[in-house]
Amino acid sequence: MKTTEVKMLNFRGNEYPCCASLTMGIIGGKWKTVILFHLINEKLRYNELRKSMPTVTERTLSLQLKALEEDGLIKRKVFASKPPLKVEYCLTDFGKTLIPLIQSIANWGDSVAEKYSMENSV
Amino acid sequence: MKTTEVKMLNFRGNEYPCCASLTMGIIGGKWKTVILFHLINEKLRYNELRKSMPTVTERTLSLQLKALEEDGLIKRKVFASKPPLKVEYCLTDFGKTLIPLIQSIANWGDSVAEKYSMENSV
DNA sequence: CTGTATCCCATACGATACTG
DNA sequence: CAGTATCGTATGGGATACAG
Repeated sequence: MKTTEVKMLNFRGNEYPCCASLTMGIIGGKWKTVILFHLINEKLRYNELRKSMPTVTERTLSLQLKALEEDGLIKRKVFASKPPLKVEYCLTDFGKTLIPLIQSIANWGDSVAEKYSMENSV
Repeated sequence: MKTTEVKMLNFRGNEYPCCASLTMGIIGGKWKTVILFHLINEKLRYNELRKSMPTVTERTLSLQLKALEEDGLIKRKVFASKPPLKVEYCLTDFGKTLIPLIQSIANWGDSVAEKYSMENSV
């Protein structure tokens, strides 16, 4: 029964067995990096994000934004108390520490898509 | 019913709405980056990987290794046909293009764990 | 406009036992 | 040693309708 003796890393109540898995626990999933990627250069409203990510559902976008906010990566600002509501999302300082990483992720995906589509066309 | 007109990226039969999501589709999940991380500097046997990742189950490790192999990121080499079997996993050239990214992922997780644990101790 | 509420499903992952 | 087989569960995420 000896629980495996590995020093786990901790972030916000979650345990991770490896520094790589900690990062993935925070930015993993289907949409989080996409949201962060779109927020690198500009703050965006809920609907603007939705248009940038046409295949996401409202519910999922909402949940992921909330998760990112809870982890302190993005900030939600409300600009009016009465409908029509205006809400803007932007990176926090903590979130900004992810910019180089997000950009590397995007670049690698870009290069793979390019190479792969070349191999499979013409 | 107009299907949203966004040029999707393609890799191995999967469609991604964003270069960032393509990357995450390939290295996402709970274990893939951990496996790749451990393979950066050395080829490892199945059991060695298992010891490096004490909380993974045999089944999951096996599935993730197979997925990584199918995506061309790692290579599986068998060194004997009769038990005891010896199998080694290592990065392919394609997989090696991920090294800087994996390292960034690990480093970010590391720094977060450090900062977070300092804030929460002593 | 910015979300929630329900409902549901696919898949990822874990636990355990067993095999070539 | 290096896995499969089987089963069970948790959760991520989609569809749709509705609300402040």
